This record gives sequence, structure tokens and C-alpha cells, in this order.
Amino acid sequence: MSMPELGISVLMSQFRCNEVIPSKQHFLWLSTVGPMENLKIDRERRTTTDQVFEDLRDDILSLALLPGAKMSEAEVAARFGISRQPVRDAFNRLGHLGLLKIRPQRATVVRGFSIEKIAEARFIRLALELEVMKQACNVWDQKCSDSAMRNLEEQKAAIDAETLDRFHTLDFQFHLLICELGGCHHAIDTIMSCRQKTDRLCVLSFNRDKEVDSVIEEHHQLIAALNERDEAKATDIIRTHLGRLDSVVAEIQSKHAEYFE
Amino acid sequence: MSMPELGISVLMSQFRCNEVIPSKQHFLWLSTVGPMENLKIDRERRTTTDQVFEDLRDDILSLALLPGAKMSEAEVAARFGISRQPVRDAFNRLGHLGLLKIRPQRATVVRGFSIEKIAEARFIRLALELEVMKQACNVWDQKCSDSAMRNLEEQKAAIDAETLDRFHTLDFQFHLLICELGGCHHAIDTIMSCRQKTDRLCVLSFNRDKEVDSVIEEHHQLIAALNERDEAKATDIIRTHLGRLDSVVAEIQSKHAEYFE
DNA sequence: GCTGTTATACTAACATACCAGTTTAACCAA
DNA sequence: TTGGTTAAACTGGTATGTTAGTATAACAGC
Repeated sequence: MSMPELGISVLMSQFRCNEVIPSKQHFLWLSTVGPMENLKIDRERRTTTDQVFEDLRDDILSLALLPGAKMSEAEVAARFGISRQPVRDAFNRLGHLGLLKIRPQRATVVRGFSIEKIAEARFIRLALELEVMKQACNVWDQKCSDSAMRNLEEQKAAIDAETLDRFHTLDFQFHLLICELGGCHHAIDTIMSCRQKTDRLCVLSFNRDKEVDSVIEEHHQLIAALNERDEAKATDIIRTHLGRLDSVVAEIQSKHAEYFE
Repeated sequence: MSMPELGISVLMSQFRCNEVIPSKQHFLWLSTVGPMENLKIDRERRTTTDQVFEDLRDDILSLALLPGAKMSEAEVAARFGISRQPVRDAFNRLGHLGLLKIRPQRATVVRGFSIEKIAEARFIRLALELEVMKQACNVWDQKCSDSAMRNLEEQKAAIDAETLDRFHTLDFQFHLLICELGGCHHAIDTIMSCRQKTDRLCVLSFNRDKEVDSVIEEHHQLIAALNERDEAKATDIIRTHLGRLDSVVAEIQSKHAEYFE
């Protein structure tokens, strides 16, 4: 899987207080609503709750708020200069996303990583992407290949320019692009949701830049397999590709055990 | 709005006060918490919000509250004899589950079926169950077979006794059982969530009892395939099996177009 | 110093009041 | 009858007060 966005994320928390907020730019792909959250698009009006929710979510996903951090409705409300009510609503949303641990009459805290949840997200994403490959093999043509290739070239350019966050965005988009090209737009929301759950953790990984070359190579092989419409090969590559997550998880778990629960 | 929020739902509210609650019985399998809702198990205390949420969810999933029915925070609060606050929280949860359509300054309504959402749930469930079959083939043994067979026998008994709801519960458990036996407990929550989204619709189907024999037969074939550890055969059966949903959806869509959005 | 108790300072859940939009229907004019 | 205007009846979002339960620190007894 993917690589990380660290470094940058630490820088962001400083920017957040200014008016220029690069974090929103860099993490635009993270900020995109997930599968259960995209329901709020009905709400054409942007409420105070929405704003608080998004701000806090970005802080948590970027690790500006670390697992275990205490969050008080009153304190956050005061910080935002609003009443407790919208904060309470935002807390509830974050709680349902698994980002906050809310218990009555007890301090609300940022949830740590859960091995269980990570394994679940990995399994679901794997299952989905495997099926996507099958579907894609049925409809893949030169046009699809060109489109994917264009993204891949950008990935290489991003690596050469050492803009790792840009690469991460492109990697994210690459997988979604194949969904789209394969006619599996149904899978997109859920895959995004799965990545949100695991990518927060990758921020802490240090040796991610050592693996990007392999990632690029696998992306290349994937396109080749799709061009040949070789389903077996494509699914094999996906299994290997997503298997990379395991070592990252193991690394973080041993290095930052305090962030797990 | 379209449909009455009265009728059956009013009848049910009478039952709710009694000790025998048939609706809860019939839809017990539906009531089981979904993947995003099971997070609330942290809350060891059962809050008023929880109660309202579960009651309304059951009403919606059992179609006691039909798509399009208007729901007012104030009205529900008065009916439950509580303040608007817990109702509001419950509404928000239901909104995030895609069961309610909440818009500021506008009446909240029960969401109708969405072809998009149904297709999405179908795709995700298919992808997951396919991967489950692969995993299960690797670990399947006589003990697993016996366990699954026991459930299958109960299914047959339920059919003979003409207790269709009992059969439905067992069918639900059958698929989850294979997840568990195959070591894919990670998939359970999401599969349950997917079924919740589609099974509300199946309540309206009239000819499901005509298909149960085929369903039983496929379940039988599935166990046979797993016993032979024949991955290709197992996945083929799953594709056919889940494909049944399509005709049901088509039937309901033509017969109850007013429930779709 | 250590332990059990108690008082105090928290917490989120819940209740109530108000506000700003939306919907609806009554109404008047053409 | 029809089309446009307006006012009243709603809606959910927000603010604030109250309550019950929890954690913590001060403290009394040993």
C-alpha cells in the first residue's frame, strides 16, 4: 500500500493558525468525504457543525491530535468561539467514524490505532480491489491504458521532484482511477474509507521513501497485466501490493505502541 | 411527502408498550448493529438516544415507516415523552446510516431506496464473499462442514415449518458462519451492513418463497464445493447466489417505484 | 507513609429557549 | 380561475442551563 504523508503533516499544524492553510490543500484527498459521510451532501448549507467536524477530523487524520488526547466539548467550543452544541454534534460524527472514543460522563479522547480495525480495512480493501481487477480486465482497452499511464508518469515525476505528498495523492488516485475505468465506481467510496483508516498510521512510517520505487514498479506491472487482460496476474500484483501495509503496521506498532489500543 | 407515517407504525407503537413485540421478533436479524454502529459498544450505558435510535431504525428497516414519511424532531420527541435533544442525536445517526434525509430548516424524511446504493452494497458484498470463499477453501475441514451443515438442516426445517422469517435469519447467519469458519471475521460487520441496505427492500418481494428451494440447493452446493476445497466452484456459486438480488430489485422497482429516489 | 473517605471539579447526557431559514396556505388582484 | 404576495406555521441549527455520573485531589484515620 501506500506511503505516507508525514513530515508534511507535522508542519501543517503550525500553518493551521494562519489564514493560509496548506493542510487543506495537501490533504484534499483525505478530506473528501468517505462512504458514510458523503450522505451529508444533502445538506446544501454548510453548518457550524460541518466546519468543526472537518477541522477536527483533519487534525486527527494528520496526527496533529495524537491518539489519547483528551477533548472536552466545552474546551473545543471555547476555542472555536461557539456553543457546545455544534461541537457535540461534531464529536458524535467523529465517534461514529471511529476517530473519537465517547463515553458518558467521561472525558472524550482521540482513538488510537486498532489492529483489528486496520486488519478489517485491509481485508475489505483487498477484496474490493481484487474484484475491481476482474471487472477491469473485461473492459480494459487502449484508452484505459493511456489514462492510467498518464497518472503513472505523474507519479514518477512526483518522485523525481521529491514531492512525496504529491506522489501519495497520485497513488491514491491511481487506484480509484482503475475502479472508474473498470466500471466499478461502486467500490470507490468504500476503498477511500478503508484508506483513511490505514493512512493515518502511515504518517508515522519513516522508511516509506525507500519503497516508492517498488510501488511504482508494481503500478507499472499492474497496467501491463491489465493490458494483457491477465486477471490472475493482476490479482496477484494487488495482493503483493496491498501486502506492503503489513510491514508498515508492524513497524509502527513496535515503534509507537502507545498509539495502539 | 408521500406515504403515511401512520398506519402500521401507529399499530406498532401500541405494541411497543406491550411486552410482546412482534416486529422486533421478525426483524431481530435486522436489528443487529452494523459496522459503523457497533462502535457504540463503548458506551456501556444505554442512553435515551440509543433507545430512540434503535426504535426508529427498526421501524424504518421493517417498513413500518415507509420511504418519504415525514419525521419531525419535535413530533417524535413528544411521542416518546422526551426532549428534542436525544431525538436529534438519533436522527443524526440514522442520517449517517443513509436511512434519513436531513436538511436544515426542512422536514426530515425517511430515505427511499437508491439504485445506486443497492448496487454499491451488492458489489461490496460480492467482493467480500468471494474473498471469504478463497480464504475458507484454505482452512475448511470436516468440523467446518458439520457446522455449516447443521445450519443448513435448520434452514430446511424452517422451510418445512413455513417460518420464512426464521429461514431468513438462518440464511443471514449461514453466510456469516462461513466468514467465521473461514477465518474472515473482518468481513462480518461490512457484510451485515450491506445486507441491511438491501434486505429492507426484500420485505416487499412477494415471490421470495418460490425461490427458497433454489437458495437451499445453492447453499448445499456451496458446502460441497468447500468440502472439495474447489475455489472456482465456490466463487461461481456465490456469484449466482448473490445475482438473485437483481431480479428482486427489478421486481420491487417496477412495482413500488414510489419508494425509490 | 499508607489507606479509605469525602469533597470538588470535571464530564457528557438531557432539557429548554431562541433563531434563521423553509414551507404552506390564506389572500388579494387580474 | 389563476398568478403573485404575504404572513403564519413549521423546520432543524444553535445557545445555554441543568443533571447525573466519573475522576481526582485533598484529607482524615491509622
